[in-house]
Amino acid sequence: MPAVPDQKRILERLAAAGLRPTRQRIGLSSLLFGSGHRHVTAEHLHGEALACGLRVSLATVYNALHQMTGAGMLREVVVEAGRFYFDTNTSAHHHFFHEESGLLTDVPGRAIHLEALLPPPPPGTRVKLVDVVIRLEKLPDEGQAVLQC
Amino acid sequence: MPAVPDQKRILERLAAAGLRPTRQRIGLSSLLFGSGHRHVTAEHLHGEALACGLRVSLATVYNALHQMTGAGMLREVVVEAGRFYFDTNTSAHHHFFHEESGLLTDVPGRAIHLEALLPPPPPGTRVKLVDVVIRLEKLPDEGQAVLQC
DNA sequence: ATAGCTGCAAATGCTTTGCAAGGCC
DNA sequence: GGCCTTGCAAAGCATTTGCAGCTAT
Repeated sequence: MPAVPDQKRILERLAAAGLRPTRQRIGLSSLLFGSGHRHVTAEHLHGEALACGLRVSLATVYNALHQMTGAGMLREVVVEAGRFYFDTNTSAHHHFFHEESGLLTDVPGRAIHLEALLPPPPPGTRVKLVDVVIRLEKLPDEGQAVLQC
Repeated sequence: MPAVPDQKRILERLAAAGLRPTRQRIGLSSLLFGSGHRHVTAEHLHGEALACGLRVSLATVYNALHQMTGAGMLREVVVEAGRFYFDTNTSAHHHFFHEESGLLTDVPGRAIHLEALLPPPPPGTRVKLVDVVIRLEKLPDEGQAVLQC
């Protein structure tokens, strides 16, 4: 796998956002944008960074996440009162939220174009974003794959 | 307006939920279910109660809101990280959220049946709830009602 | 009478902020 | 060198909890 091109891509990304390529921001960006799309909380990312040997404070993680959100590199997703989730996929899409585990995942497939189905916004306002969160719960029973009619 | 029948309806509602009709719960229920559907935060409801002369602590407001949510009288809506909103309309419907003012309103008209449009949940899980929040922002300019083609 | 509620204040959990020290251009 | 960043610790905010006293049945 091309580790150096990844590094370069991350530096370019930060430069494009007008953020200085500090050790902390490079490390966090690597974790966030290293492979595929991710959904993280500040605390989770902080723990991951420490586990990888990146010395960074929680406050800096919060700062970085908000700066990146402001720069359009991340999108904030509201699924739980009292917790911030950040999504590396900034395009229009929907989410599954597993309430028991706190896991947030993208809904596969192209986003349904809800805008066409939804009523127009009240006068004097404009639609900024449509959030769709599908809240999931575990099925009560798992071991009866045969018994259904 | 029939003030006494309202009172009776509220007492019945509390009884059905298995909650004792205390002065605080009756007062809060009156504010919540007195007329039409409402969207409140704990703090907002607390302020309203105090303004109406109901002596109640914020902690009791929180307790009551959660008890009522558990009893199915209210539904919790997550629109902002760090704040709980409660909705007296527990049926399936969607929301407009005015980010600048913090105002939450129901989307008029019958809810779109998203379930039919959405992909199936991952194996081992079941859809508990589908939340649709349409985030609104004020239109930048307000004073050109005539200039539109 | 007794089980359940309430109020207060303290505690919690997540997030933000202030300021001195350090790092990038 | 100057300005942006970081880290730490303290502050902030919304919510929850513990416990003594009160209340509905």
